[in-house]
Amino acid sequence: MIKVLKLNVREKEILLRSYFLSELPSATALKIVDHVTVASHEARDPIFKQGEKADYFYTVLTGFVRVFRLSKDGREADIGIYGPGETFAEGVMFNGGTHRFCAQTAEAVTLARYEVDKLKQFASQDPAIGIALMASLSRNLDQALECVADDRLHTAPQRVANFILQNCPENASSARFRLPFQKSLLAGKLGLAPEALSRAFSALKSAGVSVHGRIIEIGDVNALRNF
Amino acid sequence: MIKVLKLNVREKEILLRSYFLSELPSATALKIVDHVTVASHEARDPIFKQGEKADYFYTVLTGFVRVFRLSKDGREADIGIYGPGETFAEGVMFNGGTHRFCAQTAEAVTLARYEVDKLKQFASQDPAIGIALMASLSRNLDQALECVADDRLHTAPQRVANFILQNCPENASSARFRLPFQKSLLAGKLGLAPEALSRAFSALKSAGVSVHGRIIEIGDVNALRNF
DNA sequence: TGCCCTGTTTGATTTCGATCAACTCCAAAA
DNA sequence: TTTTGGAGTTGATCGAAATCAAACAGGGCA
Repeated sequence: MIKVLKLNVREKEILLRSYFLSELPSATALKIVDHVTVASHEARDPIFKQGEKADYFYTVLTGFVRVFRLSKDGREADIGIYGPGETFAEGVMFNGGTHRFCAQTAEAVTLARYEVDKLKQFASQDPAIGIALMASLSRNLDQALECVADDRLHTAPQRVANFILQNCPENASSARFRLPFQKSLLAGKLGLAPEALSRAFSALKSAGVSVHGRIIEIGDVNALRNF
Repeated sequence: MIKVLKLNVREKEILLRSYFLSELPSATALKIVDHVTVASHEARDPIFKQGEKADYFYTVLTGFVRVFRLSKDGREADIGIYGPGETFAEGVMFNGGTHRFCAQTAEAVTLARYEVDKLKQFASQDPAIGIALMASLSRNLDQALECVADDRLHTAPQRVANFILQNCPENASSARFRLPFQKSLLAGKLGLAPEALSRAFSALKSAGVSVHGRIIEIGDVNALRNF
């Protein structure tokens, strides 16, 4: 793992456009950015482990991060995949300062790190910062609840269909996009074994979905909606 | 549904001890309490429905509330059960003002209602209020993530065992407690059909758990931990 | 060009929990 | 006391996805 002390210009741009900081007036955002450190990780690097003391929370600058629970018997369950502009582990600011989950890079990743103590201090001085943090927490909370509901209500092909639809532009009748990460990562995100994801894609052929490597083509978006 | 305009003394006590308000200095908490309204609901009353405009979020004073997603084909998936002192739907302060889920009372319930606009205003003036809200969001986020992980890693009997353990005092070798709500509600909370919960309880007999109505007795807490 | 290595797919089997149906239990009402 | 209805249990069956195993594809590299 290599740490970079200063943000470069491009990274600063990404960060200012992230869900968290974009909520803030630019002067405030810049003040926070001044205290950010950058960490660059290799693929498959651990970022933190459950049980560890939590000194930072993070916004992804480039690449994808996998957050998961490790069970006693060594199995892993993903609870979230985070990409550029997304913030994760902000929860540690309020849960006793210990990570409850593990995080690992899926590929080469650069992260912006916020010091928990520093941000607490900022938040106690400027209400806007607290509000931006709340917006981020709230976003992640909604996603988590959505995930529980999706897991409990839908079959594997339906969940895959949902995921595909989230990546289609509204009001398009057909669409095509490229998966931003490995299929095995998507499988984990959807709570599936890789084999089940593969079979789900096959099942969606009948709904006009074709897959070539990471390219996904949707013939009839509306047909997919009521799969 | 009957609305009560003023909190009585006992309700005020409960509210001040809730997870949300107990984070605040008492002067601040009292100021917020002044703006709270109380709603009392019959059993099975809808509190709000997904898609509705969200004017309030809530803290439970007495009783239990079920929050769930309603699917297109009419099935329901619980995403949380909230009891006295717990706050739900705070997410609506930041997600566009629309409820993403349904909420319904499980029994007769009294709720404290916070007006979203009012609370936003308070939070923008006093950083401590934002921080208390964040603590509440963070608590609910952790619970949701925990739930995803639990669903994905554990079988029905294991999830039931986890639930039971959460209701046992630490360091006790044996324990006994009373379910605070119907078994069918617990089943939903754990993402199970009622039949599956029943069978899970039977499976736990071999681990020293016996169930009589709502009374649950655990012979050997440690045995249950590595079930 | 051929050979790994890794990620993905396909096939066969098993397991878990949903579903449907019948039955028990109990408490409240008549 | 009997009746009735809801909650919970038990049994039988079915289906979805995990698991295990093997084949397959494609990119990087010798």
